Amino acid sequence: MATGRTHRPATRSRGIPEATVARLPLYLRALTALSERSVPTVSSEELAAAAGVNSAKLRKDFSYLGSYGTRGVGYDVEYLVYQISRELGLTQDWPVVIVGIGNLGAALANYGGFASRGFRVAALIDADPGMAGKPVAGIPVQHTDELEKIIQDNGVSIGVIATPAGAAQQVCDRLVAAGVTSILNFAPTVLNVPEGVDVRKVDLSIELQILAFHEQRKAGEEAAAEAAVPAAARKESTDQGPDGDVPAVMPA
Amino acid sequence: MATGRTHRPATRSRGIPEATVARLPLYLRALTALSERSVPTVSSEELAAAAGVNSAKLRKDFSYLGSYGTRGVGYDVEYLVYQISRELGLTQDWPVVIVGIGNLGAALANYGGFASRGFRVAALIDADPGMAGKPVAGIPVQHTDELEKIIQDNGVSIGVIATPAGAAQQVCDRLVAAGVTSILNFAPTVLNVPEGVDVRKVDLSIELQILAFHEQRKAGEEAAAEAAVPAAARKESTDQGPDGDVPAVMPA
DNA sequence: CCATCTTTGTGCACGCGTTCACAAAGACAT
DNA sequence: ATGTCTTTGTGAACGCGTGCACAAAGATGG
Repeated sequence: MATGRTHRPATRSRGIPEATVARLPLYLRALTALSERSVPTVSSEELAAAAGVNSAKLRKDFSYLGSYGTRGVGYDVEYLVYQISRELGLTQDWPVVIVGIGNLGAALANYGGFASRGFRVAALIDADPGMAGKPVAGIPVQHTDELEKIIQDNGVSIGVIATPAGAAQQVCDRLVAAGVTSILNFAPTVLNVPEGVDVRKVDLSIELQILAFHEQRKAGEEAAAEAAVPAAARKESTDQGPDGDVPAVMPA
Repeated sequence: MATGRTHRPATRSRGIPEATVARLPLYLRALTALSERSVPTVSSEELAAAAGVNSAKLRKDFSYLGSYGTRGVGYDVEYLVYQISRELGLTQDWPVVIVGIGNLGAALANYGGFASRGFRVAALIDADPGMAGKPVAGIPVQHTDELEKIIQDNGVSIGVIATPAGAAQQVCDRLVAAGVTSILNFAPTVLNVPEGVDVRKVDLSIELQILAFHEQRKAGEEAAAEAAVPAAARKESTDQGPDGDVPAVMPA
């Protein structure tokens, strides 16, 4: 789900596939764990297992970065950690603002994974004047009025939106206008952004719905397969009684 | 197309592509909004715009569900809402347990998007005995010891893991052993599950790293493109001075 | 009843991502 | 040195997802 690829078709080695980029953080995490255990080298097979991917895929992914392995031995853990970090841009400091300090926003502010990888919470912003000044995760919340100034003063290019859905687009527009070019959106809305701005969305509700789909499919197959031998564990979850929200509309 | 179903061997849910399933919740959300505004019908073009996708893609997605549109008119909003809800399994009630009631777990418990679509928080579970009984989002937290009993008593098949990374696999194992077959994982770890169990992961850190990659790439292209005309807005974020964490390991 | 207009449903082609399978590269022992 | 053994790096085939472009289907108006 990359952005519009209207630019040049990646002339040279700079053509790292999006799918590969999405896996690099996974490798990095596994490698960091190995590094902390002072493991000097690792084979593609081992690392792939740790990252939960296919070893051939991992090797191909690494091949996009360069030939960093040694045949017959594997990959140097420390060196690979550095290469991936550099490729992901984690060797530099990324100031981040979080907008919308509700339950989720506060949780994000407290999340340790931020600081661990070059991401620094530059500011917490909320529209509620009552929140202003109140410290969350050791950082005083600032009012939305300050948004533009904060972004410009801190050179922020990454913004996190954790507001209610209704406010998300408006916040997004202001972030973009102030210079933010990457947005992580937790609000359940489709954000409209101009060319050149990246948006990634995290939507809890969608994830659950996808799980429900597969869950239903599993239940259906199971029921069809063992129609005469129902699972003993089943209590009363399969009853269609509480189907309160029935169609109310008939097919044409 | 007009010649009945001889075309597709798997008439039912069998043939719905994963990519399509992932978009159905998006369509559903847009349709629900239209429904609340009492809009009777919608064209693929309009709906696609609202959902942020290509209209041809949307039509193809819907074609997997069946021919629910009317040529020359569009799609009946209410009817489509029902069809997608049913396909996703949202016409039934899905009890969910959340394990790990820290900042994130509490935020999830308070998240309104849960209840809105057939998902019901059946229980909040935490390993800290001090949390037991304490109400979060109106639901008393229960101790991990109760996990198996809760799952069986409520017929829970979907579990949400919001524990620290170190505890995630253990919690996962217990959930699966107790009968959970779908897991939404917020812990930054690769979960190992047996065949037949679905896992979806939401990883804030990974999302940020992916954004950082693109951000870095954008900065690089920009710098290369206007090497002689640096953007005036740039403060001092591009200096490579603070590259404190240098390799420490050299390439072989 | 026919003509026209709108919008769906889909055949087709293309590109990306995944996986297999293997030759090449290097380590290591003799 | 030479041979063997391990593991990487990648060519090639395949499958999935996307988007175009258009014919068919139905609405609508005369």
